[in-house]
Amino acid sequence: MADYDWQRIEAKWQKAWEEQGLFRADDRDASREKFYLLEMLPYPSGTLHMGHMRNYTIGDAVARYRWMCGYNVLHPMGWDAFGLPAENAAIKNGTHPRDWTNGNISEFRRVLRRFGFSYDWRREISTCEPEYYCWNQWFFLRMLEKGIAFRKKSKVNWCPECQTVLANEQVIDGFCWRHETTPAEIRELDQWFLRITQYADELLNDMAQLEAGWPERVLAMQRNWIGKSRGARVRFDVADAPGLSLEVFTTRVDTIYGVSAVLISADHPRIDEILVGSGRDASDPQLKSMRLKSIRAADIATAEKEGFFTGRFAMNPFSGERAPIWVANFVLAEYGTGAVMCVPAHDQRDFEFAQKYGLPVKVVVQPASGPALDAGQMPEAYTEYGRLVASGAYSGLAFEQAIEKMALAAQAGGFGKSEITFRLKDWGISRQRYWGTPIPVVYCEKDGIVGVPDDQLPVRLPDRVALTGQGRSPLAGVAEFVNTQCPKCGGKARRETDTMDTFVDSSWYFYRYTDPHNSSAPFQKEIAAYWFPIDQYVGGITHAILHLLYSRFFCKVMRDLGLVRHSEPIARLFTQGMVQKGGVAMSKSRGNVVGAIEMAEKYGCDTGRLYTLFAAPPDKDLEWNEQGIEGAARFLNRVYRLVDKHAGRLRGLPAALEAKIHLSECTAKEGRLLRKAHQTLQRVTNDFNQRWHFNSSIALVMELVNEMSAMEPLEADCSSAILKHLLGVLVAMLSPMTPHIAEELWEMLGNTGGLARGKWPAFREELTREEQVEIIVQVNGRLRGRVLVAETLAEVETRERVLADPHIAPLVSGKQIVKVIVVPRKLVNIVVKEK
RNA sequence: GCCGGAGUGGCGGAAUGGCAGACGCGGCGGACUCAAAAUCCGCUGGCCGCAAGGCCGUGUGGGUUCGACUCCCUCCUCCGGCACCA
Repeated sequence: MADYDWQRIEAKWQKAWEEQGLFRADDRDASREKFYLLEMLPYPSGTLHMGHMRNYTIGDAVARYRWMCGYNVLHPMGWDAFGLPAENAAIKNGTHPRDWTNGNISEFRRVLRRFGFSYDWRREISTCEPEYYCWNQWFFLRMLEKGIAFRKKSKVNWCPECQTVLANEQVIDGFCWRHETTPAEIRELDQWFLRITQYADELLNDMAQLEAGWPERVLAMQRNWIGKSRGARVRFDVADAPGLSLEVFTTRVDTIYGVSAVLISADHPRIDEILVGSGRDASDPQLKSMRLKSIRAADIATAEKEGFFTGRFAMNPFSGERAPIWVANFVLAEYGTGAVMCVPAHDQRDFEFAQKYGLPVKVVVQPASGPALDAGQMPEAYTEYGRLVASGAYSGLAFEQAIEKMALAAQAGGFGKSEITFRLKDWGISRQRYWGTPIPVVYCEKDGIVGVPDDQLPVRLPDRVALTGQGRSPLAGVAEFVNTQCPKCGGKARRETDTMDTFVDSSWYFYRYTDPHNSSAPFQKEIAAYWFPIDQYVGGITHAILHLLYSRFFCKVMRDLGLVRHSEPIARLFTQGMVQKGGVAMSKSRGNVVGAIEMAEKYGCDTGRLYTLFAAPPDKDLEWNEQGIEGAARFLNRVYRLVDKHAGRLRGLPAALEAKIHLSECTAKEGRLLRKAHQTLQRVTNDFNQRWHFNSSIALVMELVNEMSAMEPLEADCSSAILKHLLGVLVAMLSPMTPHIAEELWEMLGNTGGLARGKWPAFREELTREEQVEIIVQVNGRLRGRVLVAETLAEVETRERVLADPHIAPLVSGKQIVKVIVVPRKLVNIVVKEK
């Protein structure tokens, strides 16, 4: 008897699948249903550990299950190949980002192949290749034409020591990642943005389509991120300054008679005009410090309220009162209008500000019930809704009517209107980096900003560039790149030297997989229409907001460009949990990784896959445990031995799965095993289709194996045909999870044609049913016994059998039976009370 | 503060309103062996009991129900996201 030689088996089947092209998706197969299964595009960095592998193992199990069920499956893989780490490595070690990246890609590809994942490798893409990023540029140009791509000034982090722009992740606690004592500064640069806010409402509303297939928490996070808020915009004219006014955004226009001041952000666009005559200007130290702080995110929430009076007053258009204009550090320039009305009685922040600076507190809303508010006695702001008081003509109104009427009055008076605001900001895509997609525009002295014509794409990234980590964009130092001709007038022009955010690459890559080698378009519409939407996307929760939101946005733009007809690219999303060791996520920097290749070499990839799926439900975090792997390895050994022991006798028999079997002709042992096998099959099938509780599926298969082992010698009362069927079902169920050993055992059993495609066995309902079932007997809801009855026994008879049972009868006698609940085939509960 | 998620043996976890702790890990005992490893078998939530059996038990307190780990409400703890968002 040979041992389970996973080394040989895994190599053998990986080679066979590759040679047969078994997992190639067919773009035009109308005879089978399509299934697009996608795992999130990996960033190839360093070595792959088991934390990465969990994502692919889950995806592969589902893909293989669908293959076995006869679907036409698209299961592709590629590389998110642009990005900062490659550039950092270049600065540190002098390697070219392309070499560093391609080296990592080779390693990733090797590991994924070693695990035998069912990818259609013909569709592999790498986003750093011109054949790919060409289409990033093409999309950018379409967006430029539609006004979705535009330029505006924006803040960046700047390290004065490096003389360079820092990405957010290069700023650590406010300091440069390479100079721990140099605080990052804020600079303003002209940058490119994509107008995602144009789709804000649609991005929010279309989530209704996703509710069935996306995790609720991801939708909640996106909703939160988009942050829709209904309110009103109201104009306050600045006193003694004709033509100068401030607009505020408020969700509580009903409190406008309680305004004590108008507060503006230190970064308000009209602050210079407001400060005229105040003795302060833009160089004021207090103003400067407030501006600097505005980007330091961490301690904002706890920061002390701070501000100063500008010397100016604003006219409240409702009450006609003069309100002082203050600059306040808690007013955000980026949200709403950058100015707010300060109503201390009804907003907690305003209350704290008013306390500190002695601004008056005016109560204009009284609670519907309870004691009336007294401005002098309030410990905190009253932020609930109520009935208006001291609000001129609006006094006495409930807040709903007040908000509506006041917005209408503002509109009629020409000083405001109701408005909806979003927290979502436009997407800044400019990066002052080398290793990314060049933004395809040129700057011409005569024609200004000119998009590069489509026939000149791609704008290639030059290979020779000095990466020193200093200066603005590295491309700016490459003369032959920068200097070019204007496509319009042929005159001298300079190329844009910023590159795109890598989230652009990953916002549409899944379309490219449908037609990866197309050189005249990002993809052919008809092919994408066949495969989309993605039936199942699998990835980490870390991408819950940005990647998924940008992808949804891109889809809508593509729809408006006529490339696709759908509005949402991803029908179902699954977010798997992290793999931890020692209670924290596996990561190189923590030094707690279990290398994927090391794992495969020590135990075999099937064992690694099995353990990954068995140790925890896929959506929960998984604690890696070496002894658990040993358990998984032990189980596969047992399965191997079980099949190996009987394979010799069974090899010559006809096909295993379709065997015609009738329980009435079976021995007791055969019946028991057949029932167990088909009950297991039923639940495993259900788990694959709906619940994805692979850990439970595996436990059930283990039970089946235990039961078969316990009945050895199986040949004694089990016909060869039935045994072959049983082992065939067992092996088939394991195939999506541990495909190599399953395929080997399938072959050992004498089956031909392979197991991986079209061989998922249908469970037979009639084989899952028990002849006799154990009925749980409860008295007043407490377990008091069990009774074996025929599966078909009617409710009345069941009830009688139970009441007559020698264990139960004494518990019931002498008492009044109030009620008997009978759940057929499961349980009887007798409700009694003392007479 | 707001929004999500979780809380079950020594551990990972199972149980889609119906036997709480399946399955695995670990532990204990045994078989095989000169011995060990591997493998196989048995036991393994707590308390009471010689036993049959009984009682308690799914973070807390309440509710719905014949029946609650499961549904509803309160509170506690932990994890994640967002956060002077006007």
